[in-house]
Amino acid sequence: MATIYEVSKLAGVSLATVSRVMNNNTPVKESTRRKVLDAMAQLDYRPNSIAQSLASNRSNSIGVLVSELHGPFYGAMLTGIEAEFRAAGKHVIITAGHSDLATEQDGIDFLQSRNCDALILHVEAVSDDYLLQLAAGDTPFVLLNRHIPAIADRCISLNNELGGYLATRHLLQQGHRQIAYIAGPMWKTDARDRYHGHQRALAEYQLTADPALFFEGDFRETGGSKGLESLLQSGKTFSALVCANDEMASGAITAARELGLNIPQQLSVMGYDNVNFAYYTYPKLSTIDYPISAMGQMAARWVLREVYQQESNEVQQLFEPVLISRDSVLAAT
Amino acid sequence: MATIYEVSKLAGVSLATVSRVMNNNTPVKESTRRKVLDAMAQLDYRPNSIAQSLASNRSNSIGVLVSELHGPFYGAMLTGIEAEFRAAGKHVIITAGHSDLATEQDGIDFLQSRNCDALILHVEAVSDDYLLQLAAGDTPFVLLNRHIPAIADRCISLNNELGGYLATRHLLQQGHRQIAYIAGPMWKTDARDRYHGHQRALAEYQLTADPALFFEGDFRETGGSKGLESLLQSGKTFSALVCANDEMASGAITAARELGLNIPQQLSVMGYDNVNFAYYTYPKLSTIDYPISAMGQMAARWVLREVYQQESNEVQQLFEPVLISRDSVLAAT
DNA sequence: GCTATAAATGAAAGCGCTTACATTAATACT
DNA sequence: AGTATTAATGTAAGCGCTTTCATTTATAGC
Repeated sequence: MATIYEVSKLAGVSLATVSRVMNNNTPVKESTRRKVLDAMAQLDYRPNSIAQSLASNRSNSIGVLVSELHGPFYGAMLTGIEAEFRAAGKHVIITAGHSDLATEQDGIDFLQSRNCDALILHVEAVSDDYLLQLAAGDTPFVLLNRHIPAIADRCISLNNELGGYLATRHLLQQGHRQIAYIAGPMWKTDARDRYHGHQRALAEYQLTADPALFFEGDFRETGGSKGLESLLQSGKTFSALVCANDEMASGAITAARELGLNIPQQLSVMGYDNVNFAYYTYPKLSTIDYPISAMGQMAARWVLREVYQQESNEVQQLFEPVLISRDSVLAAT
Repeated sequence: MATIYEVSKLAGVSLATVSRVMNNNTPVKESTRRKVLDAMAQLDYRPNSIAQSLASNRSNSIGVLVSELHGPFYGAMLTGIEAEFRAAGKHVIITAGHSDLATEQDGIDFLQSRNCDALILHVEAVSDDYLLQLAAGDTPFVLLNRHIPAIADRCISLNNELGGYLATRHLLQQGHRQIAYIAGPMWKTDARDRYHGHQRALAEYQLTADPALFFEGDFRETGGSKGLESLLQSGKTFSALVCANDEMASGAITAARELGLNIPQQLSVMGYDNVNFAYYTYPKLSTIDYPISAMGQMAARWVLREVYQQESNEVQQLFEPVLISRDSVLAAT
């Protein structure tokens, strides 16, 4: 594989001139440029981006750390990020932290060691302190789906509390008063915030959350189906169910059907996130829209503006959830 | 940020000795090793993996090129790959080719330029010739979901034709004789192979595929719903529908319901892939199991064995599809 | 104690590129 | 034609590590 040495020899110019042609950042006479480009083509020269990165302390790539690689939520997030960077001629290096402290730290170390120009971090386990320390370092980063006031300028987030509020308020407005709740893992901030919103909506109707109508799920379908079974065994009746994400809602609906419950006649169900298949469940799922793909796109634009000085990129940092009313909620009788 | 120079100075040893301690590949006296490790800890030394890669022509990472970052199929594939490497202490660099020729080539170039020790390629647009040329180069790679006889030892694939055959044969065994088909994009090999299997099953029952009962979809939900609408408008009656993947099956089922068709009483539906939510559709989707997560895991093991000499890894290269019979297929009346 | 051998460690030269500063060539003005 | 200025290009020294070959130190045997 040809190197810059061979190109410079064949073109009859210096290494610096070849480098100038590659990077196109300082003037090179047109005839000289032509000689260099011809030599590159003839040798099928491919710049070694490892050497470029060492020499320049740049890598022209962005590290992305997400919690998982599967699931519609992460798929949409990654797609939003990657599409924006692909249009800008950048590459992303993706790794997963699995909501585990050591794995998240290892992932960040890995991305930093690859000399990423910036990081987009969807992390849940590392502490605010850890991220503040990271912010004091040299690697620019933007947080997705997390808000830390001390570094608010680097956060792209959604008002999860408001989303939790809107979900439950919708059921209350439809006349439901006995509302069960299947939460995400409550050590996760967004799971807690959604539940707080649920509680706030209930309080507006002089209601309090009944612990017997609460189940802590895992954001997976099985969490939803197990959650519904557990709630039904509580002996308490409820006419509506809020699930803290669409995957658990989908699981709950399937379990309900197996138990002979008619959705939404006998049980109204709300989801959260508005992932792609929410439209294809039966009945079509009422949910809270969480524009994660757009948020991923904004994180990418933040990087393009802050790190690559592409000033035309406007960045929205705080997103609002929106009620999506479909067929899985019916007025209480 | 401390470099190997500062570590060697603080420890009072040479650069080579520090490097030997880092790589632990040649003998270092225990007392010397202790001095170096203490100096590293005191300086909070982090090796620069860019410099390591340039000097050693290794990167300790594997490049993964997939068609998409979203969707349950790709999520499962990536998860299978990443989990195996994470257990082995390796990192993956993931990029997407979007089934586009230029983007796939660019992605391969990107991963090669990052000095990946090996590549795992799920590519659809680049030609067999291109891959044969790549195989002649220096970068080891394994193909996922593609079989090229000349490099069969580097291919992990599924017998898609058999899967297409099993899907349609199941319906034929249930008495269906008028079977519609919603294909994937027919320029894709797996889409064609699945259809060929469909045709082979029909031929065993002295039937031929009716062009009016064929719709070329896009492997997306919308492809399924549009496909069903189109097929119904053909005027031809059919009692069963094969969709070339679960996402289109899910879309078709939703469209059927909107059109007042009862699944499976009035229309049996088969999917393909057995992605996670196939269990949660209503009715639960009969499908063909495509163990893409296990295949991803095998691709990872291939790399561990071939590139990192971890001989304990056994690698299965050819996978067989399996019929998963759930509730969306009923015997013909 | 001397000699031969083995172990441990150091010196130095890259790996492939970037870039600051120096040099040369080209151009403009008098 | 000479001089000053500007443009273009070359030289050389890293960037942070690895690794080959040389040197030094340690050990064993006589």
